[in-house]
Amino acid sequence: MNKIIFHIDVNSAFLSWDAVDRLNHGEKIDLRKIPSIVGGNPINRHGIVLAKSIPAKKYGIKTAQTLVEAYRLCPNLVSVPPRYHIYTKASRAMMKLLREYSPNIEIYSIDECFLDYTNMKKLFASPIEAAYMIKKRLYDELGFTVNVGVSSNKILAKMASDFLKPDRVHTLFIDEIEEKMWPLDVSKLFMAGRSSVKKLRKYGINTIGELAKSDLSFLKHILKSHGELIYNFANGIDDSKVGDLKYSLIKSIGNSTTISYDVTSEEDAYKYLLSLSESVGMRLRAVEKRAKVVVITIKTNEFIVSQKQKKLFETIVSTNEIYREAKRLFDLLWDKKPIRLLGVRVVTTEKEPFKQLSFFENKKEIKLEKLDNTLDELREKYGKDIILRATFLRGKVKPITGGVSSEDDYPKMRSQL
DNA sequence: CGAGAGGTCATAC
DNA sequence: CTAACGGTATGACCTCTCG
Repeated sequence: MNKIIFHIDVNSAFLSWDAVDRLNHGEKIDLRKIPSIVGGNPINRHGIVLAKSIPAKKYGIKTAQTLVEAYRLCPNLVSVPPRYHIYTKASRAMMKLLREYSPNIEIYSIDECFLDYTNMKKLFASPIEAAYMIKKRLYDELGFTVNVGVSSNKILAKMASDFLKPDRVHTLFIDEIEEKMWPLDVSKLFMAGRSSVKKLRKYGINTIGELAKSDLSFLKHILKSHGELIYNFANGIDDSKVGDLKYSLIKSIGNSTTISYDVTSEEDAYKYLLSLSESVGMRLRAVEKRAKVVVITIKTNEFIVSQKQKKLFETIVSTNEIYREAKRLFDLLWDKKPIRLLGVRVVTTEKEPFKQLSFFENKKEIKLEKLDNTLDELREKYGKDIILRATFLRGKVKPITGGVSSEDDYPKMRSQL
């Protein structure tokens, strides 16, 4: 039985949402109509483009470019700082509206989702009518435009929503693949990234059509299993289901931050590790999981990234335990080169249904967990700034490190939406 | 030789 | 008037080690 799948994608999400909020607060200028971006702060070395308006795009400005490059391309560019709270709210409102059209929704990122319309055909309008209705309602009620891709599976719906923007509905059914998708450059294909594309071009594969018609065993030879994946995608083959639980389980939680200066002292590095451990720990506890592996990342001022990880003998959950492991790994990994970025990540495990008894379970650990739970509750109730560890009383390091992401981002924030 | 640990790479948004 | 390069998650795969 043929399915009907929608992929809904907000046009210039962060920028649109920021623009709408500004208009709602009486601002006269619509950021969407001028060359503008949502951008980080270069002073903190976070200076990249997170989202761009369509006029800005016409200057050649691209997501993830540095602000310096962006200004070079368009000297009168307007840049506004990101406001994640607003984007999260807008996203929630969108997903809520979309749920009226089908209970089967997969939130893919903060501004994108898949919707299985298959069983709704009889209840509501035809798929195309429904797609236009969704688009119109989002604009009328929430003030921003989206692209809707309509097809019989997820990959094709996703490819379709990427066609001409903004404010469009596109179909890409099986019989349209040859005409609409195969002429496109191979880099436009979902999952064909820089490295794969480079290899494909080397062998004269430049369009999606050429990829679709090339030899599968050869692709597997040069790209391993990824070759088969993109071969299938190029042929419109994808049997994954909307909202497949496989993809919604949280497998790891991490935090990393580019620091506004190069860290050269152990003391400073430790403070950042504690701050990162705190935010990771809070999130870990919020989803009621425990950690079985701790990973740390160091990026040097020369952009060289290295990681070190340790599988733990016992699962852990408190900030202090995460910090302890992070610090240990740091001491093993750090070669004293100036540090630009530090990261802490934990691989999660399901919380044990009942308390596991162990030789090593001691009063101190239970105390730590109690302390963390109390801190989490206080912060939940009164805000993150209500309490902080004494280490952070003086100095420039924030007690909790928050994430910064681009509009295309937020894979793991799904659960919060 | 197979399993597990650790490390790197690629990809997405 | 123009500012120097993000953050998070996942999976594949390679290598090493150990029994």
